[in-house]
Amino acid sequence: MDQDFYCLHSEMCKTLANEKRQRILGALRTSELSVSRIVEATGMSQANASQHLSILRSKGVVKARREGNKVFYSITNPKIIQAFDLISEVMQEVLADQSHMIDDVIEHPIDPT
Amino acid sequence: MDQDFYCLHSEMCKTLANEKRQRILGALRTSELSVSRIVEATGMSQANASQHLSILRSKGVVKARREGNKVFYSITNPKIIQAFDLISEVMQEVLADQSHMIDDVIEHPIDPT
DNA sequence: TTAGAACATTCATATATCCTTATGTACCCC
DNA sequence: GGGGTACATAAGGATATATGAATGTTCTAA
Repeated sequence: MDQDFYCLHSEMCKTLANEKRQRILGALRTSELSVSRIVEATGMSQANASQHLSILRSKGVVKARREGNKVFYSITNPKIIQAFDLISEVMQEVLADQSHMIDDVIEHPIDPT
Repeated sequence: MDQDFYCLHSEMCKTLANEKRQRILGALRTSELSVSRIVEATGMSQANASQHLSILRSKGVVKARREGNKVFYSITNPKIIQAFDLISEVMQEVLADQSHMIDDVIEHPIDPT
């Protein structure tokens, strides 16, 4: 495994690992949207949305297209959606496992002696 | 989409979005390992490895099993490896696209007028 | 029960990230 | 050109994250 690999990999993850940026990607998963639409869909401030879009763009996750007054953003690579969904599955399975573990503890309390 | 969904999702991503933790997951992808083996494989300090393992464990990404003196860690869900690899692919494709874009700029410089 | 190995935790500090406010730039229409 | 809309960027202070050093804990073996 290449020296920089984990660093690059974690950079990509870090880009995706933010609630606001996830909301943006969630909004963009079906179609491209203008910034003002993204602001509407996500409920964040315009400045904040632009900042996150700038980060996503600089990491190659989304691309921008100007059309007159507006700028339309879209996801560059459909695998980003796949990765997003796969992590959703992992998250749900992990949560399910954790609640089973809690059930076990409730039904079979750990003896502290 | 649930209110907390993006928050949970970004929490999971944040857990994965760290170079050291990625190294640990990379070391664990084929088999479980004791902490000392993980320390060897990743080159980080014992305390730091324990700290990151604690984070991974608290988020349900890895699980621990004590055997006498040692504690063996393993990845809880094989989909975590899938997600890891998928993000690798995304990363490589994004990097490839970016270098094409740089080529384009070199071959067809943007006219500043 | 003491020594030592393997691992976990705490604390303090450095660094990075995030968001708000304010300001700047690009485009359209009159 | 002037004004308005859409978007981008900069500066700042608040919050979160990462790391090393020091200290605890758990187990084994003698």
